[in-house]
Amino acid sequence: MEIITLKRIAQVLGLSISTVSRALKNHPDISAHTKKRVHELADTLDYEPNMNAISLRSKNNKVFGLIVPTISGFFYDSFISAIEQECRVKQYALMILQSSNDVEIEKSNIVICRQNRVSGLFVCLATHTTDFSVFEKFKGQNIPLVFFDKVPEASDYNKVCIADIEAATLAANALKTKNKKNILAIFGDKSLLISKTRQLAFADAMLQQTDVTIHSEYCGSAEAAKKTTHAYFSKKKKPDAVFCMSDEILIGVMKSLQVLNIAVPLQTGVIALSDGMLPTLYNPEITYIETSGYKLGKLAFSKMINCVAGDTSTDQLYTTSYLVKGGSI
Amino acid sequence: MEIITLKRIAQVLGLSISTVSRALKNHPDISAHTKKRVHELADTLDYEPNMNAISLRSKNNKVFGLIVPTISGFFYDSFISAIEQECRVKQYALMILQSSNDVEIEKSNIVICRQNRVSGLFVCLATHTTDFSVFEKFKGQNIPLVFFDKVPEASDYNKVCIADIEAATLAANALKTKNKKNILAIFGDKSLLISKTRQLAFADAMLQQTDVTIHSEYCGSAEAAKKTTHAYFSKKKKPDAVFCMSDEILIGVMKSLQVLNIAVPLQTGVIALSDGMLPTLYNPEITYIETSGYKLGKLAFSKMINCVAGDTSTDQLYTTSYLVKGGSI
DNA sequence: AAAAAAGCTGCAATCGTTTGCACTAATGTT
DNA sequence: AACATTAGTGCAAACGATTGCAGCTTTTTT
Repeated sequence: MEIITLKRIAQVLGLSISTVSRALKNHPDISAHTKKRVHELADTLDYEPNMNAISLRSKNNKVFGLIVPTISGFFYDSFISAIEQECRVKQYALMILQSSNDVEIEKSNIVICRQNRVSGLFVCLATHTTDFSVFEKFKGQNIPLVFFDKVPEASDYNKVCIADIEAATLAANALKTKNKKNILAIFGDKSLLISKTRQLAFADAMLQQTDVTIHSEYCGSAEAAKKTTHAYFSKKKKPDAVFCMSDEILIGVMKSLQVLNIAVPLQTGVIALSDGMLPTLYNPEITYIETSGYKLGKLAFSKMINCVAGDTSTDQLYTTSYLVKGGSI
Repeated sequence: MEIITLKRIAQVLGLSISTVSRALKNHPDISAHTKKRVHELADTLDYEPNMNAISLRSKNNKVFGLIVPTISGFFYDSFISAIEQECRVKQYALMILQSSNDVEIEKSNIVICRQNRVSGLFVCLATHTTDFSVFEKFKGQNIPLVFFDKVPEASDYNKVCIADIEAATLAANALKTKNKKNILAIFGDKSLLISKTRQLAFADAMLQQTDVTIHSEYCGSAEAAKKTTHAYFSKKKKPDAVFCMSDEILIGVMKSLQVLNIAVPLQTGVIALSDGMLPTLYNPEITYIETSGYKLGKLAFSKMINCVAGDTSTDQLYTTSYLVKGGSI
């Protein structure tokens, strides 16, 4: 089957390519009669404009790039889902790449995005990214860059984040209300800003009460969280509550509590920051602070759209969180 | 910051664009000396070839499209993850679109893929897709098409699927081994081929034993599965096992059993077809037949790569499944 | 009736890259 | 010394779409 181009339509109708092009765009120069003929033929032949040609000519590729450590999981998939929805509405295509949390792969993914001349890039950094020179290149060429979740510390980048401080504080307050005194608090990889921020905020809110003990631990995986939990609950003096910074940690914690047969909330309370899907699977459902990837995606996209529309400010935006009561504390 | 093109490099070195192009590709016509000069300058200026121009010129866009009902979930996200990994290895970019299981959105997504001149398309159909004319167009233009998971019934398409019959049979055999006699079997949306196939295979394998009762139900969501389970376990004669066709159904079933406080596996057994993540969250872990989205992705990609390399056969491929023992039956 | 304006349409350059062909200069062959 | 070969390079067209400008009719103005 032949691929239909403007040239072909022009041939059939005995018009020039430029006339056909203008007719399809309803340019005022073209007569109504010609427009009608062109539109009708384009419809019957099912003309599909070649985006490569359009992008090349206009230097404006309607494609956004998105780099994420991994697509699967409870948070990123919903983030991506949100971005994709918005993209379709705004007629953008989305190019998704996984870094597998590997700095080298991340770099090569960025090259792919650059070569494809994306109009903007969403990035969730790998844990150990230190070289930001690639990103400077985007800035130099005014290609909007929106970091999310795992973001650089420097202030001259757009960043959209969960309101870490607010969320951690909400969790701390919920635990204080229930009068918890001996808390195991598990955070993500220690080198991540997000872990540090949440730890500080949580400890800060919690320690406004003087007689509270917090055991802060950092775990890079569900498995690590499981082991850590196991260690604490094997002691004679067991924590009376566990705080989980993320879904991944919640998985490890719950697994360990189940194995040790520790009743929630009777023997220990559990609270997590979560996208919301996972906590409802347990019984009782886990009380959590909603940290929605979906909402974050919508927020990131709106910033991106502003940027391509000319907004040159760089700012740090936050989604708001709230407490969802389960029966786990 | 200026965008570097072949033209620019040619200017700087006093060469023609064609020489620069050939030098970068190590064309034998070009002298070693010139090649060295070109490569060095390209490196220092960080030349990044414009994929739009290359695609336009070569009519070969190194991009695959992927259409899926939803990115988030336990199955598709791991499928996508596998595809993305392979794409990077083979230097393809991936354009991901969600249909939200809506036929109209699916259609518009396909248009986006066509306009972007993707080199191949992975499709998981929406539940109610009936119009296949768009897909015929791909075939007419020799653009490879690989359906996965939810595939058309017609035989002249490439399809990669979970080995539904094998998987359902494995589950049935596991239940027979445990001597289950009164089984609630919950499948997905009734209009899906996948539901029908699994139901038939399951019933078939199960009913080789004469004294078994199977209650087959079709549920389009976790919520529906929860309600159905609730209904069956509110009766005086409760099922002694539940078969779940998918993760989504497992969620609903487990929720209901938890609420009704029915002990697994003491009061009823549970077995599921699953990607493997979800079953391990419960306690005891759920026994399941592994139906891996990741594996399916690898399989789909290998067929796709064969197709772009010239393979014109259309065939239906299956991943193999196996039993993973938890403690739920 | 001549000049100006308006209405349509086409020419040709452009975006960045690739590639068949032609060209020049140097080397090899007789 | 005349000719053929080879190495190295450049010209120009092509991919498909857009757009400033020029050109040609037709209509309006004076």
